[in-house]
Amino acid sequence: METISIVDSKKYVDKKVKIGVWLTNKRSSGKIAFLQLRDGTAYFQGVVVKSDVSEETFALAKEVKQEESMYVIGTIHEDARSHFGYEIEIEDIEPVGASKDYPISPKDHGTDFLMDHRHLWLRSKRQFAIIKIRSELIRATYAFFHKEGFVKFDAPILTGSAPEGTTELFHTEYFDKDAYLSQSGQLYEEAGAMAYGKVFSFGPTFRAEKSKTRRHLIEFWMIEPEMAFTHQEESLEIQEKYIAYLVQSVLDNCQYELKLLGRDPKVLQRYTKLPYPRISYDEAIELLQKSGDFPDVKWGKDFGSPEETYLAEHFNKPVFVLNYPKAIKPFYMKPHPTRKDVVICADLLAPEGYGEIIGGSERATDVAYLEKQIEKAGLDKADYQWYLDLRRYGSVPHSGFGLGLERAVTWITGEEHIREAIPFPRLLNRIYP
RNA sequence: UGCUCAGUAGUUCAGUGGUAGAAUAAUUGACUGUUAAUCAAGAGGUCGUAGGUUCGAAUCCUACCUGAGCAGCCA
Repeated sequence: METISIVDSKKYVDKKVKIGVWLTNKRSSGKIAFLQLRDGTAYFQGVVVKSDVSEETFALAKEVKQEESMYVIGTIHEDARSHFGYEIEIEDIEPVGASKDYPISPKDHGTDFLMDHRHLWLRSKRQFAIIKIRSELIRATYAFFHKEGFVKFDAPILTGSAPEGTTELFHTEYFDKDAYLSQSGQLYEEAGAMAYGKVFSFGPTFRAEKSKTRRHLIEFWMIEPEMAFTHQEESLEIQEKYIAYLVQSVLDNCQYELKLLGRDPKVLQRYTKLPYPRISYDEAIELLQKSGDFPDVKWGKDFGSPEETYLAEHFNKPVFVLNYPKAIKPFYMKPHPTRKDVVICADLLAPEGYGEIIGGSERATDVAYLEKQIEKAGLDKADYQWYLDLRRYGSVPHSGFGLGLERAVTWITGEEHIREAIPFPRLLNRIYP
Protein backbone atom coordinates (compact mmCIF):
# COMPACT_ATOMS: atom_id res chain seq x y z
CA MET A 1 0.00 0.00 0.00
CA GLU A 2 1.38 3.36 -1.05
CA THR A 3 1.15 6.71 0.71
CA ILE A 4 -0.02 9.19 -1.91
CA SER A 5 -1.22 12.77 -2.41
CA ILE A 6 -4.85 13.60 -3.18
CA VAL A 7 -3.86 15.26 -6.43
CA ASP A 8 -2.53 11.90 -7.69
CA SER A 9 -5.77 10.02 -6.95
CA LYS A 10 -6.56 9.33 -10.58
CA LYS A 11 -3.48 7.13 -10.88
CA TYR A 12 -4.69 4.91 -8.03
CA VAL A 13 -8.30 4.13 -8.94
CA ASP A 14 -9.45 0.92 -7.22
CA LYS A 15 -6.14 0.72 -5.33
CA LYS A 16 -5.76 0.74 -1.59
CA VAL A 17 -3.75 3.78 -0.41
CA LYS A 18 -2.86 5.84 2.64
CA ILE A 19 -3.09 9.65 2.68
CA GLY A 20 -2.09 12.19 5.34
CA VAL A 21 -4.94 14.71 5.54
CA TRP A 22 -6.71 17.41 7.52
CA LEU A 23 -10.48 17.49 7.96
CA THR A 24 -12.10 20.60 6.50
CA ASN A 25 -15.73 19.68 7.11
CA LYS A 26 -17.89 16.71 7.96
CA ARG A 27 -21.41 15.44 7.37
CA SER A 28 -22.66 12.29 8.92
CA SER A 29 -25.78 10.28 9.37
CA GLY A 30 -26.40 7.17 11.44
CA LYS A 31 -24.81 4.78 9.01
CA ILE A 32 -22.58 6.85 6.68
CA ALA A 33 -20.13 9.70 7.20
CA PHE A 34 -18.66 12.09 4.63
CA LEU A 35 -15.32 13.58 5.58
CA GLN A 36 -14.15 16.58 3.55
CA LEU A 37 -10.38 16.26 3.35
CA ARG A 38 -7.40 18.28 2.20
CA ASP A 39 -3.70 17.48 2.08
CA GLY A 40 -2.24 20.65 0.57
CA THR A 41 -2.40 19.30 -2.98
CA ALA A 42 -6.18 19.19 -3.45
CA TYR A 43 -9.52 18.81 -1.68
CA PHE A 44 -11.69 15.73 -1.86
CA GLN A 45 -14.06 13.57 0.10
CA GLY A 46 -13.72 10.42 2.13
CA VAL A 47 -16.70 8.15 2.66
CA VAL A 48 -17.06 5.94 5.72
CA VAL A 49 -19.83 3.34 5.55
CA LYS A 50 -20.74 1.93 8.95
CA SER A 51 -21.45 -1.57 7.71
CA ASP A 52 -18.03 -1.79 6.00
CA VAL A 53 -15.75 -0.67 8.85
CA SER A 54 -15.07 -1.53 12.46
CA GLU A 55 -17.15 0.09 15.18
CA GLU A 56 -14.06 2.00 16.37
CA THR A 57 -13.38 3.43 12.92
CA PHE A 58 -16.95 4.60 12.45
CA ALA A 59 -16.94 6.15 15.91
CA LEU A 60 -13.69 7.97 14.98
CA ALA A 61 -15.23 9.23 11.76
CA LYS A 62 -18.10 10.75 13.72
CA GLU A 63 -15.76 12.30 16.28
CA VAL A 64 -13.07 13.97 14.17
CA LYS A 65 -13.07 17.75 14.43
CA GLN A 66 -12.47 20.47 11.86
CA GLU A 67 -8.75 20.70 10.98
CA GLU A 68 -7.86 17.56 12.91
CA SER A 69 -5.03 15.74 11.13
CA MET A 70 -5.01 12.02 10.42
CA TYR A 71 -4.04 9.27 8.04
CA VAL A 72 -6.89 7.76 6.11
CA ILE A 73 -6.53 4.30 4.61
CA GLY A 74 -8.88 3.14 1.91
CA THR A 75 -9.65 2.61 -1.75
CA ILE A 76 -9.79 5.36 -4.39
CA HIS A 77 -12.94 5.43 -6.52
CA GLU A 78 -13.88 7.49 -9.51
CA ASP A 79 -17.21 9.09 -8.65
CA ALA A 80 -19.24 11.61 -10.64
CA ARG A 81 -21.03 12.72 -7.43
CA SER A 82 -17.75 14.13 -6.10
CA HIS A 83 -16.68 17.64 -7.20
CA PHE A 84 -13.10 16.47 -7.50
CA GLY A 85 -14.07 13.45 -9.61
CA TYR A 86 -12.55 10.98 -7.14
CA GLU A 87 -13.09 10.04 -3.54
CA ILE A 88 -11.69 7.58 -1.06
CA GLU A 89 -13.74 4.86 0.58
CA ILE A 90 -12.17 4.81 4.00
CA GLU A 91 -11.43 1.53 5.79
CA ASP A 92 -9.32 2.85 8.61
CA ILE A 93 -8.41 6.14 10.29
CA GLU A 94 -5.21 6.88 12.25
CA PRO A 95 -5.58 10.16 14.18
CA VAL A 96 -2.44 12.34 14.24
CA GLY A 97 -3.08 15.80 15.72
CA ALA A 98 -6.21 16.89 17.58
CA SER A 99 -8.04 20.15 16.87
CA LYS A 100 -10.61 21.90 19.02
CA ASP A 101 -12.80 24.94 18.35
CA TYR A 102 -11.18 25.84 15.02
CA PRO A 103 -11.90 29.56 14.63
CA ILE A 104 -12.69 29.69 10.91
CA SER A 105 -16.08 28.13 10.25
CA PRO A 106 -17.46 27.37 6.77
CA LYS A 107 -19.65 30.49 6.99
CA ASP A 108 -19.03 34.17 6.34
CA HIS A 109 -16.23 36.08 8.01
CA GLY A 110 -15.03 39.65 7.86
CA THR A 111 -11.66 40.66 6.44
CA ASP A 112 -10.25 41.79 9.76
CA PHE A 113 -11.07 38.50 11.46
CA LEU A 114 -9.67 36.47 8.58
CA MET A 115 -6.49 38.56 8.46
CA ASP A 116 -6.00 38.08 12.22
CA HIS A 117 -6.16 34.35 11.46
CA ARG A 118 -4.19 34.52 8.22
CA HIS A 119 -2.00 31.58 9.33
CA LEU A 120 -5.15 29.41 9.35
CA TRP A 121 -7.06 31.18 6.58
CA LEU A 122 -4.33 30.01 4.18
CA ARG A 123 -5.78 26.48 4.53
CA SER A 124 -9.07 27.38 2.88
CA LYS A 125 -9.85 26.64 -0.76
CA ARG A 126 -9.72 30.11 -2.26
CA GLN A 127 -6.46 30.93 -0.51
CA PHE A 128 -5.01 27.59 -1.57
CA ALA A 129 -5.88 28.34 -5.20
CA ILE A 130 -4.45 31.87 -5.10
CA ILE A 131 -1.17 30.83 -3.47
CA LYS A 132 -0.80 27.90 -5.89
CA ILE A 133 -1.25 30.26 -8.84
CA ARG A 134 1.26 32.65 -7.27
CA SER A 135 3.68 29.73 -7.07
CA GLU A 136 3.01 28.89 -10.72
CA LEU A 137 3.76 32.49 -11.74
CA ILE A 138 7.05 32.31 -9.85
CA ARG A 139 7.95 29.01 -11.53
CA ALA A 140 6.99 30.39 -14.95
CA THR A 141 9.01 33.56 -14.35
CA TYR A 142 12.21 31.60 -13.78
CA ALA A 143 11.42 29.31 -16.73
CA PHE A 144 10.74 32.24 -19.06
CA PHE A 145 13.85 34.26 -18.28
CA HIS A 146 16.02 31.16 -18.33
CA LYS A 147 14.61 30.29 -21.77
CA GLU A 148 15.31 33.84 -22.98
CA GLY A 149 18.92 33.72 -21.81
CA PHE A 150 18.69 35.99 -18.75
CA VAL A 151 21.00 35.71 -15.73
CA LYS A 152 19.39 35.88 -12.29
CA PHE A 153 21.15 38.84 -10.71
CA ASP A 154 20.16 39.67 -7.14
CA ALA A 155 20.00 43.28 -6.06
CA PRO A 156 20.79 44.16 -2.44
CA ILE A 157 17.92 44.64 0.00
CA LEU A 158 19.88 46.95 2.31
CA THR A 159 20.89 50.13 0.52
CA GLY A 160 22.73 53.24 1.58
CA SER A 161 20.87 55.69 -0.61
CA ALA A 162 17.45 56.28 -2.02
CA PRO A 163 16.86 55.93 -5.77
CA GLU A 164 13.73 58.10 -5.71
CA GLY A 165 13.87 60.09 -2.48
CA THR A 166 13.69 58.89 1.12
CA THR A 167 10.12 59.70 2.18
CA GLU A 168 8.73 56.34 1.21
CA LEU A 169 11.69 54.26 2.38
CA PHE A 170 11.95 52.16 5.50
CA HIS A 171 14.84 53.45 7.54
CA THR A 172 17.16 51.15 9.43
CA GLU A 173 20.70 51.13 10.74
CA TYR A 174 23.77 49.66 9.15
CA PHE A 175 26.15 49.60 12.13
CA ASP A 176 26.87 53.33 12.58
CA LYS A 177 25.37 54.42 9.26
CA ASP A 178 21.87 55.02 7.93
CA ALA A 179 20.43 52.41 5.65
CA TYR A 180 17.15 51.80 3.84
CA LEU A 181 15.24 48.76 2.70
CA SER A 182 15.21 48.46 -1.06
CA GLN A 183 12.29 49.99 -2.91
CA SER A 184 13.68 48.91 -6.29
CA GLY A 185 16.66 46.91 -7.50
CA GLN A 186 16.65 48.63 -10.83
CA LEU A 187 19.83 50.69 -10.65
CA TYR A 188 21.76 47.60 -9.59
CA GLU A 189 20.18 45.63 -12.43
CA GLU A 190 21.62 48.19 -14.82
CA ALA A 191 25.07 47.33 -13.48
CA GLY A 192 24.19 43.67 -14.01
CA ALA A 193 23.11 44.28 -17.60
CA MET A 194 26.45 45.97 -18.35
CA ALA A 195 28.21 42.92 -16.92
CA TYR A 196 26.09 40.02 -18.20
CA GLY A 197 23.86 41.41 -20.95
CA LYS A 198 20.40 40.28 -19.90
CA VAL A 199 19.63 40.01 -16.20
CA PHE A 200 16.65 39.93 -13.90
CA SER A 201 16.09 40.28 -10.20
CA PHE A 202 13.25 38.80 -8.22
CA GLY A 203 12.98 39.85 -4.64
CA PRO A 204 11.10 41.68 -1.93
CA THR A 205 10.53 45.41 -2.16
CA PHE A 206 9.52 47.81 0.58
CA ARG A 207 7.53 51.03 0.31
CA ALA A 208 6.79 53.04 3.41
CA GLU A 209 3.90 54.78 1.67
CA LYS A 210 0.74 55.29 3.66
CA SER A 211 -1.15 53.65 0.84
CA LYS A 212 -4.44 52.07 1.68
CA THR A 213 -5.95 50.79 -1.52
CA ARG A 214 -6.80 47.44 -3.04
CA ARG A 215 -3.66 47.51 -5.17
CA HIS A 216 -0.96 48.42 -2.62
CA LEU A 217 1.16 46.38 -0.26
CA ILE A 218 3.89 47.73 2.01
CA GLU A 219 6.07 44.70 1.25
CA PHE A 220 5.76 43.07 -2.16
CA TRP A 221 7.76 41.02 -4.65
CA MET A 222 9.04 42.52 -7.84
CA ILE A 223 10.60 41.08 -10.98
CA GLU A 224 12.99 43.54 -12.61
CA PRO A 225 14.62 42.55 -15.91
CA GLU A 226 17.25 44.76 -17.51
CA MET A 227 18.69 44.30 -21.01
CA ALA A 228 21.82 45.72 -22.64
CA PHE A 229 21.84 46.63 -26.35
CA THR A 230 18.06 46.84 -26.16
CA HIS A 231 15.80 49.70 -27.16
CA GLN A 232 12.35 50.26 -25.73
CA GLU A 233 10.50 48.62 -28.64
CA GLU A 234 12.35 45.30 -28.10
CA SER A 235 11.75 45.60 -24.38
CA LEU A 236 8.00 45.92 -24.98
CA GLU A 237 8.12 42.73 -27.06
CA ILE A 238 9.79 40.87 -24.19
CA GLN A 239 7.26 42.29 -21.75
CA GLU A 240 4.19 41.15 -23.65
CA LYS A 241 5.79 37.79 -24.39
CA TYR A 242 6.47 37.38 -20.67
CA ILE A 243 2.93 38.29 -19.62
CA ALA A 244 1.40 35.98 -22.23
CA TYR A 245 3.74 33.21 -21.01
CA LEU A 246 2.60 33.72 -17.41
CA VAL A 247 -1.07 33.54 -18.39
CA GLN A 248 -0.50 30.49 -20.60
CA SER A 249 1.38 28.70 -17.79
CA VAL A 250 -1.58 29.20 -15.46
CA LEU A 251 -3.94 27.93 -18.15
CA ASP A 252 -1.70 24.89 -18.70
CA ASN A 253 -1.01 24.00 -15.08
CA CYS A 254 -3.71 25.50 -12.85
CA GLN A 255 -7.09 24.48 -14.26
CA TYR A 256 -8.13 23.01 -10.90
CA GLU A 257 -7.19 26.23 -9.09
CA LEU A 258 -9.02 28.39 -11.64
CA LYS A 259 -12.10 26.22 -11.12
CA LEU A 260 -11.87 26.63 -7.33
CA LEU A 261 -11.74 30.40 -7.86
CA GLY A 262 -14.50 30.47 -10.45
CA ARG A 263 -12.13 32.27 -12.83
CA ASP A 264 -13.20 31.78 -16.45
CA PRO A 265 -10.26 30.39 -18.48
CA LYS A 266 -11.79 31.82 -21.67
CA VAL A 267 -11.20 35.33 -20.36
CA LEU A 268 -7.55 34.50 -19.65
CA GLN A 269 -7.19 32.89 -23.08
CA ARG A 270 -7.75 36.31 -24.62
CA TYR A 271 -4.65 37.66 -22.87
CA THR A 272 -2.35 35.14 -24.53
CA LYS A 273 -2.93 36.69 -27.97
CA LEU A 274 -0.14 39.08 -28.97
CA PRO A 275 0.65 41.84 -29.61
CA TYR A 276 -0.96 44.03 -26.96
CA PRO A 277 -2.13 47.43 -28.18
CA ARG A 278 0.21 50.39 -27.72
CA ILE A 279 -1.00 53.95 -27.38
CA SER A 280 0.92 57.07 -26.52
CA TYR A 281 0.29 59.08 -23.39
CA ASP A 282 -0.93 61.88 -25.70
CA GLU A 283 -3.47 59.54 -27.30
CA ALA A 284 -4.54 58.24 -23.90
CA ILE A 285 -5.25 61.80 -22.74
CA GLU A 286 -7.27 62.42 -25.91
CA LEU A 287 -9.24 59.21 -25.41
CA LEU A 288 -10.07 60.13 -21.84
CA GLN A 289 -11.11 63.65 -22.81
CA LYS A 290 -13.31 62.35 -25.63
CA SER A 291 -15.06 59.95 -23.25
CA GLY A 292 -16.45 62.91 -21.34
CA ASP A 293 -16.16 61.03 -18.04
CA PHE A 294 -12.93 62.68 -16.93
CA PRO A 295 -13.31 66.47 -16.97
CA ASP A 296 -10.17 66.92 -14.83
CA VAL A 297 -7.80 65.10 -17.19
CA LYS A 298 -5.09 67.42 -18.47
CA TRP A 299 -1.84 66.78 -20.32
CA GLY A 300 0.94 66.53 -17.74
CA LYS A 301 -1.03 64.76 -15.02
CA ASP A 302 -0.52 61.14 -14.08
CA PHE A 303 -3.50 58.79 -14.40
CA GLY A 304 -5.50 57.79 -11.36
CA SER A 305 -7.03 54.36 -11.07
CA PRO A 306 -10.38 55.28 -12.70
CA GLU A 307 -8.47 56.54 -15.74
CA GLU A 308 -6.33 53.39 -15.93
CA THR A 309 -9.47 51.28 -15.65
CA TYR A 310 -11.16 53.15 -18.48
CA LEU A 311 -8.16 52.79 -20.80
CA ALA A 312 -7.74 49.06 -20.21
CA GLU A 313 -11.49 48.41 -20.54
CA HIS A 314 -11.45 50.29 -23.81
CA PHE A 315 -9.07 47.72 -25.33
CA ASN A 316 -10.31 44.70 -23.37
CA LYS A 317 -6.76 43.34 -23.05
CA PRO A 318 -3.51 44.57 -21.53
CA VAL A 319 -2.46 47.87 -23.11
CA PHE A 320 0.85 49.73 -23.17
CA VAL A 321 0.72 53.48 -22.57
CA LEU A 322 3.92 55.01 -23.97
CA ASN A 323 6.02 58.06 -23.30
CA TYR A 324 4.74 59.91 -20.26
CA PRO A 325 5.65 63.51 -19.38
CA LYS A 326 9.18 63.79 -18.06
CA ALA A 327 8.01 65.73 -15.01
CA ILE A 328 6.07 62.79 -13.51
CA LYS A 329 8.70 60.09 -14.12
CA PRO A 330 12.00 59.22 -12.38
CA PHE A 331 15.36 60.72 -13.31
CA TYR A 332 16.91 57.73 -15.08
CA MET A 333 14.50 57.48 -18.03
CA LYS A 334 15.78 58.32 -21.50
CA PRO A 335 14.57 61.63 -22.91
CA HIS A 336 12.64 61.47 -26.20
CA PRO A 337 14.91 62.27 -29.17
CA THR A 338 12.62 64.89 -30.71
CA ARG A 339 10.45 66.01 -27.79
CA LYS A 340 11.72 67.68 -24.66
CA ASP A 341 8.61 67.06 -22.56
CA VAL A 342 8.34 63.25 -22.62
CA VAL A 343 10.56 60.26 -21.82
CA ILE A 344 10.86 56.84 -23.48
CA CYS A 345 8.82 54.68 -21.14
CA ALA A 346 5.71 52.52 -20.94
CA ASP A 347 3.26 51.30 -18.35
CA LEU A 348 1.35 48.11 -19.01
CA LEU A 349 -2.23 48.40 -17.78
CA ALA A 350 -4.03 45.15 -17.00
CA PRO A 351 -7.68 44.83 -18.05
CA GLU A 352 -10.75 44.31 -15.84
CA GLY A 353 -9.84 47.30 -13.68
CA TYR A 354 -6.57 45.95 -12.29
CA GLY A 355 -4.44 48.90 -13.41
CA GLU A 356 -0.70 49.15 -13.81
CA ILE A 357 1.19 45.86 -13.51
CA ILE A 358 4.41 46.84 -15.31
CA GLY A 359 6.36 50.06 -15.39
CA GLY A 360 9.40 50.25 -17.66
CA SER A 361 11.60 52.47 -19.76
CA GLU A 362 14.67 52.87 -21.87
CA ARG A 363 17.40 54.30 -19.64
CA ALA A 364 19.27 57.54 -20.13
CA THR A 365 22.89 57.02 -21.24
CA ASP A 366 24.28 60.55 -21.19
CA VAL A 367 26.37 61.34 -18.08
CA ALA A 368 25.81 65.10 -18.19
CA TYR A 369 22.05 64.67 -18.61
CA LEU A 370 21.86 62.22 -15.72
CA GLU A 371 23.92 64.48 -13.45
CA LYS A 372 21.52 67.30 -14.16
CA GLN A 373 18.48 65.09 -13.50
CA ILE A 374 19.93 63.80 -10.24
CA GLU A 375 20.47 67.33 -9.09
CA LYS A 376 16.97 68.40 -10.17
CA ALA A 377 15.49 65.51 -8.18
CA GLY A 378 17.28 66.78 -5.09
CA LEU A 379 19.46 63.68 -4.78
CA ASP A 380 23.09 63.53 -3.68
CA LYS A 381 25.41 63.11 -6.67
CA ALA A 382 28.00 61.36 -4.53
CA ASP A 383 25.62 58.44 -3.97
CA TYR A 384 25.30 57.86 -7.71
CA GLN A 385 28.91 57.87 -8.87
CA TRP A 386 28.89 54.10 -9.31
CA TYR A 387 25.72 54.42 -11.38
CA LEU A 388 27.27 57.11 -13.57
CA ASP A 389 30.34 54.88 -14.05
CA LEU A 390 28.05 52.55 -16.03
CA ARG A 391 27.83 55.39 -18.59
CA ARG A 392 31.51 56.28 -18.38
CA TYR A 393 32.78 52.81 -19.29
CA GLY A 394 31.17 51.48 -22.42
CA SER A 395 27.61 52.68 -22.08
CA VAL A 396 25.07 51.04 -24.41
CA PRO A 397 21.37 51.54 -25.08
CA HIS A 398 19.50 49.55 -22.47
CA SER A 399 15.98 49.07 -21.25
CA GLY A 400 14.19 47.35 -18.44
CA PHE A 401 10.97 47.06 -16.53
CA GLY A 402 9.46 46.04 -13.22
CA LEU A 403 6.52 43.70 -12.67
CA GLY A 404 4.69 43.57 -9.36
CA LEU A 405 4.13 39.88 -8.66
CA GLU A 406 1.11 40.39 -6.38
CA ARG A 407 -0.59 42.66 -8.90
CA ALA A 408 -0.15 39.99 -11.55
CA VAL A 409 -1.53 37.34 -9.15
CA THR A 410 -4.52 39.54 -8.27
CA TRP A 411 -5.32 40.13 -11.92
CA ILE A 412 -4.87 36.55 -13.13
CA THR A 413 -6.85 35.06 -10.23
CA GLY A 414 -9.55 37.72 -10.59
CA GLU A 415 -9.33 38.69 -6.91
CA GLU A 416 -10.83 41.88 -5.52
CA HIS A 417 -7.90 42.89 -3.36
CA ILE A 418 -4.12 42.47 -3.49
CA ARG A 419 -3.90 41.43 0.18
CA GLU A 420 -4.75 37.80 -0.61
CA ALA A 421 -2.05 37.51 -3.29
CA ILE A 422 0.80 37.04 -0.77
CA PRO A 423 0.88 34.59 2.15
CA PHE A 424 1.35 37.17 4.89
CA PRO A 425 0.50 40.64 3.58
CA ARG A 426 2.13 43.68 5.13
CA LEU A 427 -0.47 46.43 5.06
CA LEU A 428 -0.78 49.82 6.64
CA ASN A 429 -1.48 48.93 10.31
CA ARG A 430 -1.03 45.22 9.85
CA ILE A 431 2.14 43.29 10.65
CA TYR A 432 0.50 40.38 12.52
CA PRO A 433 0.63 37.46 12.01
C1' U B 1 -2.64 61.64 5.33
C1' G B 2 -7.90 63.30 3.73
C1' C B 3 -13.16 62.01 3.11
C1' U B 4 -17.05 58.25 4.14
C1' C B 5 -18.82 54.10 6.91
C1' A B 6 -18.60 50.51 10.82
C1' G B 7 -17.33 48.23 15.92
C1' U B 8 -23.36 44.07 19.97
C1' A B 9 -22.65 35.99 21.37
C1' G B 10 -16.67 32.25 18.67
C1' U B 11 -18.45 34.34 13.71
C1' U B 12 -22.02 37.26 10.40
C1' C B 13 -25.56 40.73 11.65
C1' A B 14 -30.59 42.97 13.56
C1' G B 15 -31.86 46.11 17.55
C1' U B 16 -32.04 54.25 17.03
C1' G B 17 -34.12 56.13 24.84
C1' G B 18 -37.61 51.52 28.67
C1' U B 19 -35.88 43.47 30.82
C1' A B 20 -29.96 41.59 25.13
C1' G B 21 -32.11 39.21 19.74
C1' A B 22 -31.58 36.01 15.10
C1' A B 23 -28.71 32.96 12.03
C1' U B 24 -24.53 30.11 12.09
C1' A B 25 -20.33 27.63 14.49
C1' A B 26 -19.15 24.71 18.80
C1' U B 27 -21.73 20.83 22.30
C1' U B 28 -25.53 16.65 22.74
C1' G B 29 -29.06 13.48 20.17
C1' A B 30 -31.69 11.51 15.38
C1' C B 31 -30.96 10.29 10.24
C1' U B 32 -27.52 5.17 4.49
C1' G B 33 -24.93 9.62 -0.80
C1' U B 34 -24.14 14.38 1.87
C1' U B 35 -21.98 19.02 -1.09
C1' A B 36 -22.85 25.95 3.40
C1' A B 37 -26.62 18.52 4.50
C1' U B 38 -31.26 18.32 7.31
C1' C B 39 -34.13 17.93 12.04
C1' A B 40 -34.31 18.51 17.59
C1' A B 41 -32.25 20.27 22.37
C1' G B 42 -29.46 22.93 25.85
C1' A B 43 -25.59 26.50 26.20
C1' G B 44 -23.33 31.00 24.73
C1' G B 45 -23.01 38.76 26.27
C1' U B 46 -18.20 44.00 30.44
C1' C B 47 -23.03 46.02 23.44
C1' G B 48 -14.66 48.85 21.14
C1' U B 49 -12.52 52.19 25.51
C1' A B 50 -13.10 56.52 28.71
C1' G B 51 -16.12 60.43 30.09
C1' G B 52 -20.86 63.15 29.71
C1' U B 53 -26.52 64.05 29.12
C1' U B 54 -30.92 61.45 31.28
C1' C B 55 -35.34 58.80 36.27
C1' G B 56 -33.28 55.31 32.65
C1' A B 57 -28.07 54.65 27.35
C1' A B 58 -26.26 49.17 22.93
C1' U B 59 -29.21 53.57 21.32
C1' C B 60 -27.97 60.73 22.27
C1' C B 61 -23.12 63.93 22.90
C1' U B 62 -17.44 64.37 23.25
C1' A B 63 -12.65 62.28 22.93
C1' C B 64 -9.73 58.22 21.90
C1' C B 65 -8.73 53.18 19.88
C1' U B 66 -9.54 49.55 15.95
C1' G B 67 -11.05 48.16 11.12
C1' A B 68 -13.20 48.71 6.13
C1' G B 69 -14.19 51.51 1.41
C1' C B 70 -12.51 55.47 -1.73
C1' A B 71 -8.53 59.06 -2.98
C1' G B 72 -3.23 60.54 -3.47
C1' C B 73 1.53 57.78 -4.30
C1' C B 74 3.22 53.54 -7.03
C1' A B 75 4.40 47.71 -9.05
